Amino acid sequence: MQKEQNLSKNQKIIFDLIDKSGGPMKAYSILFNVQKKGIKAPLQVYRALDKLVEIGKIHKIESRNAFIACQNSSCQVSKATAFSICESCENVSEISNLKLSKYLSNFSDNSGMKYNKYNLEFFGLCKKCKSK
Amino acid sequence: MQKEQNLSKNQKIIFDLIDKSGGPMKAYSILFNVQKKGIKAPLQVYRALDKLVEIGKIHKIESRNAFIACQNSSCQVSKATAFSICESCENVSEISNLKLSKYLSNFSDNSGMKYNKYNLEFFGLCKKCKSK
DNA sequence: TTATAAATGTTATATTATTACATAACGTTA
DNA sequence: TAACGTTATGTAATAATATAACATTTATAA
Ligand SMILES: [Zn+2]
Ligand SMILES: [Zn+2]
Ligand SMILES: [Zn+2]
Ligand SMILES: [Zn+2]
Repeated sequence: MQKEQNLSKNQKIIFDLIDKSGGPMKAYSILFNVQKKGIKAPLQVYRALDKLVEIGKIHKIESRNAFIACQNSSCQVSKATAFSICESCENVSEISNLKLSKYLSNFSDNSGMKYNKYNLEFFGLCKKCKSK
Repeated sequence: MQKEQNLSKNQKIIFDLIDKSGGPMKAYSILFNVQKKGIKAPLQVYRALDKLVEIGKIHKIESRNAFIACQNSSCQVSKATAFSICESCENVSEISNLKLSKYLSNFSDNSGMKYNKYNLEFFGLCKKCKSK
C-alpha cells in the first residue's frame, strides 16, 4: 500500500473501489460505480486501469476481462502473476506461492526466448462449490 | 489431426484457415477471410471457435483475444496450455514441455481448490527481436 | 422412421476497448 | 517565478470483441 499516495485522483477512486470490492471487477461495472464521483467516460476508467496495472496495484484477469486488486504485497510490478479461478462462482484469488513463482520465473526452454513476464490462471472448483 | 474428419463444414473451414496461417488469428480477421466461403456472420465464427477450443484443436490466447491451432499433437482437450508470446513481433508459440506441464498439472496449494485446468502465458522477446 | 442432438443462418445487440483531440495539473530546473 | 516537458484529465466518437434470440437444417442413432 506504500504507493497509494502517488496515485492521481481518478486512479485512487478506481483503485479504492476495486480493492474494497474484494474480487474482480469489470471495466464498465467500475464505470457505473464511479459515475457519482465524476468519472463519466470509459476512457477515464481504462486509463486509470492501465496505470494501476502498470504499477502493480491491480492485475488483469485475462480470461475474464476483469481487474482485481493485488493481494500480494510484494507484487509491485505485474511481472509474475498467478490466479485461481472458480468456474462455478467465479471467485478469483491471487496465488502467492514462492516455489511456484521461482519455478516459473526461472523457466526457460530451447526456443531462445528470454521470458521476463508471465501470467498463469488456474481453473477449478472452490471449496464451497465442490461441496454442492 | 485425427479428429479432422469429425469437424463440421464451418469448423473445418475455420480450423484450416487458422492452421495454415501458422500463428494466432483474431475472430474478425477470420470472419473477413472466410466470407468468400459463405461464412458471413460473427456468430458463425464464434460458434466454430468455441467448438474447436472445446475439442482442443485450437487454443485461445487470452491476453490477445486470438486463436491459434494446437501445435502439440497430444493436446486433445485444452486443459493444460502454455504459450510464449513475443511482445515485440507478437509471435506466439505453444510450449510443450513435459516437466512444466507435470509441475503445473500437479500443482496444489492450501486453498482447498481442486484445479483441473490451467493456462499459462509467458512474455518476452523472441530470438529475432532480441538481436535488433 | 422418428426423435434427439448438433450445426447453421440471420438479425440485432451487448460488451469491451481505443482513437483523436483539447485542456489542465504537476514536477523540474533555469 | 517562468518555461518546459510529462502526466493526467475531459469529452465525443468509434472500433473491436462477443453474445442473445429465434428460425431452420443436417447429422446421429434408437
Ligand atoms: Zn499481485
Ligand atoms: Zn466457487
Ligand atoms: Zn495444444
Ligand atoms: Zn519477436
